[in-house]
Amino acid sequence: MTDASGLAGFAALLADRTRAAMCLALLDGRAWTAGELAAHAGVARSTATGHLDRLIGGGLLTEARQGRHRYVRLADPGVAALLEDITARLEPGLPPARGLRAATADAALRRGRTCYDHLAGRLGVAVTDALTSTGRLDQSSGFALTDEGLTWLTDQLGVAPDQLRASRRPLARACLDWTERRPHLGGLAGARMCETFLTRKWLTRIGSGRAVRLTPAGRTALHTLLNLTDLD
Amino acid sequence: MTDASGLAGFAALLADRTRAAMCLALLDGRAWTAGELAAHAGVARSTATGHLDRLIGGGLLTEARQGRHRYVRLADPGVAALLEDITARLEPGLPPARGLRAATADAALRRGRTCYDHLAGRLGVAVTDALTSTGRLDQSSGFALTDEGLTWLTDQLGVAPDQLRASRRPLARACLDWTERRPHLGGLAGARMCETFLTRKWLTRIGSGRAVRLTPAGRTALHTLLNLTDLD
DNA sequence: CGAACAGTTCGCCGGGGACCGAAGCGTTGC
DNA sequence: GCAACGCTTCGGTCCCCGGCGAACTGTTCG
Repeated sequence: MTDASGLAGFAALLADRTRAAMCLALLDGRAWTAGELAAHAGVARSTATGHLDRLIGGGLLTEARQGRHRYVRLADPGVAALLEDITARLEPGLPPARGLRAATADAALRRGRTCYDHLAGRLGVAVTDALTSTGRLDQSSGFALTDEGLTWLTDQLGVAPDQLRASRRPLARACLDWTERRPHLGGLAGARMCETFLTRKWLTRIGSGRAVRLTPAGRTALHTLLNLTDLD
Repeated sequence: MTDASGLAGFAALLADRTRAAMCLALLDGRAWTAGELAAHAGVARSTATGHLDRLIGGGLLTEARQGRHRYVRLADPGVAALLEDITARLEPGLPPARGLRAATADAALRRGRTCYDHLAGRLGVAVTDALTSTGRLDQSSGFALTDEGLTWLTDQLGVAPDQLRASRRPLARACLDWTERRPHLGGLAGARMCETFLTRKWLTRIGSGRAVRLTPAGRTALHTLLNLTDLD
């Protein structure tokens, strides 16, 4: 017989209103920061820290630390499925599937999302790879924009040169993607590029979150500018 | 968004070691009495009462009161499936399916089980119907064994006549089955009949519980004695 | 009727855990 | 360098809830 303590301990993870709210929020498949979850659940950040520790320790969530941020997401699609199974029992069954099915949301997120302020996910990695293979980004010694890269940003994308002025923030920075496990372009250039993609409606945000979707126009533009194809 | 309180409240039902032990015990598909569950979980009966109230109120269990007993079982196969999904997450996944899959156990239980000391479930109802259609049981005015019924018990089944002596316990009694929702034969005659079936190895108990299974010999015997067929 | 038994109600106790605010730490950005 | 920011650690408070036993209700059985 399965240990009753194990079941009870697992259930206890969800048996708190705050932790439940956090898990339900994460059901959208996105990674949230600890502060966002605290605000969403309506508790102090210090309280959220403890809850996240428990949820991660219990295997429901995983974390990815980047800088001063603590990104948290559901540990695996199985957790999402379990949560949806439970919530499906709670509602009289009216809506068959609420919002994005987690696997779908997860895939959408893997495809494309913003990381802080630049492009990440499979899309971000693909763009980074294309920039590299076309000689606009040099990954041989860290991450560095080449002269061609700078020209491309200003002339092709129309980024104002003073928007790329050197500052404390590096122009190009490698940011490790936690789903693709490969670096993508961060830093000032990554932010400006992402900004441009959004304002030109090459990308649209899915819902209120970090997930983004390539528009038909965006698909065409990336094919023209970077010879990128096969973007889902 | 689904209400976090709802999820938390539901999870809280399982977030207690005692309640978890009760639910896991009930995963065998059988109905247990409150006292049995209290002993199994190692708590006082008064404590068990409160837990069962909560589990029933939360929709995880259903109860069927009979006399001084409170029979409790999982509310529906969905609950069993949910419990198995959760426990499957907890164990590293070694055994693919632990014991009887709940749906199977549920079906086995529906097919045949003992109710207190007599035969119930689909099998009990089928036997009762057969006794009625062959003129051995009269359901027109309550439940009463006919003379043919008495003779059948003593001559065909070999029940000693003094084992059927009138006492405070009625000879034949209608007992409402809570899965089939139809009456089956209880009372002294029901108990003696069930006893005989078991000693003659027409029935065997499945595991340590109340579920019973018809043996090949039993199938043959019931076909001969009552013209009963199709007992899966 | 009275004894045995299953279950419930009630009052009480003790511990775990959810919460906050203040202080501290490391990162980011000017 | 300093300020802002995200997060964590630490003490302290409060309350919920699981546990028990004793007394009570209702059923079974001789």
